[in-house]
Amino acid sequence: MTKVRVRFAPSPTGPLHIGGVRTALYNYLFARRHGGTMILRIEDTDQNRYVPGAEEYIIESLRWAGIVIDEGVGPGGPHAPYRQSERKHIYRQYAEQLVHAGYAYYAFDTEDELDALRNRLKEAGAEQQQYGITTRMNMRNSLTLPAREVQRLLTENAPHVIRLKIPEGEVIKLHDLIRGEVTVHSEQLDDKVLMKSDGMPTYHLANVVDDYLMEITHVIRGEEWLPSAPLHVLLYRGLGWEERMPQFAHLPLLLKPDGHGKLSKRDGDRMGFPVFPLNWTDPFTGEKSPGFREAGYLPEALINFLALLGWNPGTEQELFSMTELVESFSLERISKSGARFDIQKARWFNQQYLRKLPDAQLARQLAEQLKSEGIEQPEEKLIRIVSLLKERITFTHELLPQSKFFFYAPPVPDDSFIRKKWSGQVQEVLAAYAQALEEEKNFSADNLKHLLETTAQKLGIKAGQVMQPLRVALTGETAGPDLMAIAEILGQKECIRRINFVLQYAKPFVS
RNA sequence: GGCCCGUUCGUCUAGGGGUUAGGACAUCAGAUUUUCAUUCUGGUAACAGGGGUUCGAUUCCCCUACGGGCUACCA
Repeated sequence: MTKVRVRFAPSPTGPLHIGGVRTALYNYLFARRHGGTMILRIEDTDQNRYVPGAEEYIIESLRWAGIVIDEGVGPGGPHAPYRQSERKHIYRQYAEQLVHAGYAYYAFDTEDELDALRNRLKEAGAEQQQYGITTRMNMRNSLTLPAREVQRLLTENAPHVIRLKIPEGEVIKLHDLIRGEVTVHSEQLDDKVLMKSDGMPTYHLANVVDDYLMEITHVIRGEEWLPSAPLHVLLYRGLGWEERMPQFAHLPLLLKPDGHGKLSKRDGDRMGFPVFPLNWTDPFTGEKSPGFREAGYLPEALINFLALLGWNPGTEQELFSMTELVESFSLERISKSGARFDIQKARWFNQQYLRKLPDAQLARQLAEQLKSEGIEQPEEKLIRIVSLLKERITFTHELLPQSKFFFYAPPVPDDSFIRKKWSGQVQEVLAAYAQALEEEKNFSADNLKHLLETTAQKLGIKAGQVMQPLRVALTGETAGPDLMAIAEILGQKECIRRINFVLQYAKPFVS
C-alpha cells in the first residue's frame, strides 16, 4: 500500500463540534496506525459563512485533545497552501477541464429562474425538484444556448456557475470501508454546482481536487457525506483520476442523548453539558458555548470516551491511552449505526483519568484555585489534602469546594443536627478528647484514632458515636474523607480550637 | 415526499446458524468503612415485527416498521 495520507477538513464557520473532534481523532489514529500523515485543511470556500477566530479555535482544540497535525494549516507542508480560499486560483481550470470533456457545463440562470424551476416542479408534483437530467434542457446554460451566445456571455463576464453534468442511466457504485457496497442511480443525483458565481468552488469540487493534489489515500468523514459520495466518484472519473481515487469511510453520527436527531448545541445547553471542546464566544452575537476543557474534562478522558463512541477494540479493555488507541485502531471495527451521546460515561472516564494524575499535579491545581481566594499553602500540605480527595471527585474543580474546611474554620453546626446527634455524653467525650489532644505529642492519624477510642471508652461509649459530632466540629460537614487523616492535617492547635468552639456553642442544647 | 444508510440490555457495544447472548456506563441490593465517596459481590435488563432458507436462526435472504442522513451558487 502507498503511504497513508488522511485529512481532517473542517470549515471555519464556528466552534468545532465534538463530532468533528471524533472525526479528526479517527483520521489521526488511522494515520498513526499506518505510519501515515495527518493533514489539516481548512475548507473556507463559503465566504458568507466565514467566522473570525474559528480556525484558531479548531487548531487549539486539536492541540488540546492531543491530535497532532503533521501537515497543513499550521505546520505547512509540500502542498501549501492548505486553506482553500488561498487555493482559489487552482480550481477553475479543473472545472473547465470537465466542461471541455463534456462532464460539466456553464449555467447562467438567475436566482429567480432557479426558484421558478423549483416551484414549477413542486406544483407538478415531481418527486424531486432538481436541476438535472430531466430539467437542464429547459434552463439557460451552455447545453441549450447557442455556442456564440455562450461565448459572448463568458467574455462579458456574465454571472454564471459551472455545473456537473450527471450522466444518464448509470448505476454508480462505491466501496465504503465501513458500509461495504453503496449503490446509487444517476437519476437521483442533480447537476451540482461546481464553481460558484463568486469564483469559488463548492465543497464537492474543492474536496476532490485537493484530495487528489494532496495525494490523500483515505477519506474518513461523517455519514452526512455519504449521499454525495457518488457525486465525488463521478468527479474523479471525469477528471481522469479514478485510478487514484481515495478510499472512503463514512463514520456513523453522534446522536442526541435522548429523543431524535444528531447531537446539537441545544442538547448540551438543555442537559447541562458541553458539545464543544473549548469555550467559545460567537464574535457576532456574543453567544457563549461551554467547552469540555473549561468544564473540567481531561483531554485524555474525552479522547478515550470519544474513541469508543462508534468504535471498539474487540476486547474488553475500556481505558486507552492515545498510544494504545493507535495500536488497536482499525476502520473495520467502526460500527455502522449512530451513537447516542451519553455524558454519564464521559464523566466516568474523567474520574478514572483524574485518579491517575500525580498528587503533585493535583496539588498545583488546588494551589491555583486557592490563589484566587487569596490563600497560599505549603505544597506538602496540599499534596496530603489532594491525596485524600482524589478518589472522591470527578473533576479537578471539585478540589477547592471539597477541601474548604482545611482553610476556613467551619460555621456553627445546624441546630437540627445538634438536636439529633448531640448529648451530654457526646459533649463530655469531645471535651475529654480536646483535653487529651493538648498533651498529645504524636499527631498522626493512627494515633489520633487510638486516642479517640480510649477517650470514648473511658467514658463508656464507642468512638463511632462521637465520630459524626467530631466531624461536624472539625469540618462542618457530615460526610467527607477519613476524619482522622483530616485531623492530622489540620494539626493540634486547630483541632482543639474547633472542638472547643463547638463545645461552647452546643452547651445550651444539652444542659 | 424521494434517495441513501442503519436497527443486540436505558446507553456504548461484543458475539454469531445450535451460547446460561458477554463486557462497560447507568440503575438496584448486599458487604466493607467513623460518614459520604471509593472498593468488592450480586441482581434487574437486549437480539424491532413478519415471512422465508435450514434439522435448527438472534445470526443468512426478503418485506414491514422504526430511527438517522441527504435532498442549496453550505460545508
